[in-house]
Amino acid sequence: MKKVTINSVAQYAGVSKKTVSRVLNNEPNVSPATREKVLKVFKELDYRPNPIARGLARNKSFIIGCLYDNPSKSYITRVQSGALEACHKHNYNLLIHPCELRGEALIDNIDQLLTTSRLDGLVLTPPFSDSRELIEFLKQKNINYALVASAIQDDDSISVCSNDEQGAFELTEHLIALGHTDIAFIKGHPDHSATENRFNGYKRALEQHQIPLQERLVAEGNFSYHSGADSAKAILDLTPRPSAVFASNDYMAAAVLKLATQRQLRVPEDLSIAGFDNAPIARHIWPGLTTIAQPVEEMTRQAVEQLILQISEPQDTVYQCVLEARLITRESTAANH
Amino acid sequence: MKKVTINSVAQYAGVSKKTVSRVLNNEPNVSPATREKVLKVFKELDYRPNPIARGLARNKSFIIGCLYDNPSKSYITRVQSGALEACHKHNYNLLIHPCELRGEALIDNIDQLLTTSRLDGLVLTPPFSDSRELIEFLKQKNINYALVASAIQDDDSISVCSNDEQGAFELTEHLIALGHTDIAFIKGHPDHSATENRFNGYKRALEQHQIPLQERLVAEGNFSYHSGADSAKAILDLTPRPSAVFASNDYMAAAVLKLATQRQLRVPEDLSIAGFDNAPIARHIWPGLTTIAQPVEEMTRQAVEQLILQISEPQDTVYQCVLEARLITRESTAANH
DNA sequence: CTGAAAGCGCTTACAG
DNA sequence: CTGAAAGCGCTTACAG
Repeated sequence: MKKVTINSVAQYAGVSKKTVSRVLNNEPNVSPATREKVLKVFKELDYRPNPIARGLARNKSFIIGCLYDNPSKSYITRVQSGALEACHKHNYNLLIHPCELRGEALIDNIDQLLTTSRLDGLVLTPPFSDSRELIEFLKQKNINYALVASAIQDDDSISVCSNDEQGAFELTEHLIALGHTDIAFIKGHPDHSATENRFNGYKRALEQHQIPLQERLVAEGNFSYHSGADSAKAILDLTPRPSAVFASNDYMAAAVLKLATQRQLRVPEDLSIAGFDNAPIARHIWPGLTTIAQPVEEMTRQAVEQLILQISEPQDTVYQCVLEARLITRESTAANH
Repeated sequence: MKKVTINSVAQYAGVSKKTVSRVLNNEPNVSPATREKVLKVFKELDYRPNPIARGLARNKSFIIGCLYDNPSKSYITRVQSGALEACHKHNYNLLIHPCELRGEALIDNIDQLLTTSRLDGLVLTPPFSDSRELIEFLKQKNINYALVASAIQDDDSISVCSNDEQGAFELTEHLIALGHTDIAFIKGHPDHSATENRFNGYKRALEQHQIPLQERLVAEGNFSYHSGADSAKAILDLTPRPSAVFASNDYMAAAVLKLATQRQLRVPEDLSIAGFDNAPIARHIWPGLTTIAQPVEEMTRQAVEQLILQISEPQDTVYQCVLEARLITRESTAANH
C-alpha cells in the first residue's frame, strides 16, 4: 500500500491540494459540496496528514515539553497524565524533560532543548514554575509556557495552582481540634513555593488558636523520604516530644511513621502524623496517613489546555486559576491524651 | 536574531548546502579542509539543524514511542528514565503512550498512534511485550520495536529481560533457609509473563527442597496494591496460617504488611513477608521489605539503545540479553519459630 | 571531492 | 469559492 498524501487526496477528489488543505484545517471559503466530497475521500483513503510536513510548513512541532525535577514518582506520573490528556485532545504530543533546577547551566539546558526539539510550548512544574530566571528567559525568547503550582504573581503567565496555604491551615486546625498543641512541622525544599505556603498555613492556624509557634518543633526537609527520615530523628529525639507531626508531604510523613514504629511508638495513640499530597503511599501504609489531596492531574490538564489555546490563538488576558485542596483524614491522627 | 539554517551556513562558509549536509551527517567525500571550515561556521553561527525538516526529507521523526500499562508508578518512572537516557544519547525524543492492553481495539489505537505521530520505533514494556498479537502487527507493518521484560522467544525481536524465575527461586530459597515451609504466594497479573516466571521460580525452589506445593497457599493477584489487599485477607484467614508470604511485587507485599499490622501480627516474628521489584515502597515502610531488585532502567536503556541502532542501520542478528536480578534482604523476613 | 536540481508533504501569500 | 506558485529546511539521486 502506498502512502496517502495531500496529493493523492486532491487527485482522487478532483480538487487542488490547497482546497484539501482548507478542509483539513477547517478554513472557510469552501463550498459545502466540495467540503463534503473531500471529507468523504479522507475516509475512503484513510488519510492522516503528516504532522512533520505540517510542522515544517508552519514552523510548529505540535510538541509540548514538560519540565520536572521532583523526588516524588507519583507526582510526576500524575503530572504526566494530566498533561497527556490535554495534549491528546488537541493532537499534540508531550515530551518529558526531567532536569535539575540547581544543575549547572539550567538556562543553557533549556535553550538546547528548545532549539533542538522545536517545542511549541513548555509546561513548568515545581520547582521550575517558581524560577523567575527561567520565566524571564522564556519571555525574552518568546516561548509560550504555563505554570503549575507556582506562587509567582504575574499577569502574563498562564498559571494553575492549588490552595496550599489553606490546605495546610485546615490540616493544622484538624490537629488542633484533636487537642494537639505541640505540633512539629517538617518543611519542604526551599526552592518550592509550596514549602513556604504550607508553612504559612500551619503558622496561621496556630496563631488563630493562640498557640505560640515553637521554633524547636520546626525541621528543615526537602520533600525527599530521606530528608523526612533525618527530620524524624531530630523531632522524635526532642524532650518533651511533640504529640503530633505535620510533614509537608507524604513521603516525609511516611519516614516519620517508619521511625516512630521502629521506636515502638504507637501511631496515632502516642503520636499523630499527617502529610500532604495524598500520594499513593498515604494509603498503602498502616496506619493510613491523614493528608491534603491536591488536584495535580487537573492542575496540569488545565495548564496545558490553556497553553495550547495560547499557542493556537494568542489571548490578551491569560488564564489563572486556583483550585481547592481538600483534607483527607485517615488513621494516623487521633485525639491527644 | 534571524534563524540559522543550512542555507545561511552554506553561504557563510562559501560552500553548497549539500556539502554542509555532508559534514552534518558525517558523510565521507568531504576534504578535511572544507569539513574543518564548515564545522567552524557551525560553532560561530550556533547552528542547530531543524529536526523537523530533516524528518520530512528522510521520512523519519526521531521519536521513539514507549508503551506501558502498569499500576506501578515507580516502574513507569524507571522505564522512562532508562528510555530517555538512550534517546538523548542519540538525539531522539521519547513519546510516552500509556494505554490499556485489554482496552477495546488496542491494535487500532497503536495504528493511530503510529500514523499520527510517525514514530520511528516502539519500546514495549509488560504487558505489551508479551502480546503476540501486537508484535505480529508491528512486524507486518514493518515497524521497529524492542521488547522489555518479555518472555517471548523470537529470533527477530530485540529483547532485554531480567531473570525473574531465578530471582523468585533465590527469594524462595532464602525463606526456606530461614526455616519456612508454609510459604504463601501471591501471583501477579495473568497478562504479564513475569507472573508465570516468578511462580515457576517459587515452585522450583519448593521442589528442590522437597516441600510440597500447597494450592491453598497460592492467591491470584494482579500486581495492584488493591489485589494484594484482597489476597492478604484470604491468606491471613487461612488455618493453619502460613509463616511466610511471598508476593509477586512490592505493592502487593506492602498490602500484606498493612493487613498483618492491622491484625496485630508481628512482622517478621509472626509472619515473614517478601516482595519483588525493589520499588521505593519496599524501603519506605517498616519493616523494610526483603525483595528482588530488577535492573529496570538498564533493561529499558539497552532495549532503546538497540532499537535506535536497528533503526539507523538494520542488523542481521538482533540483540537479546538477560540481566541478573538480585536478592535484597531487609527486616521483613526472619527465621521461623 | 563538490554542487545544482528535485523532492519530502504540507502551508502561506497571492491571484483570479 | 478555488487554485498555481513558492517556500518551510533539510536529503536523495544524480552529474561532473
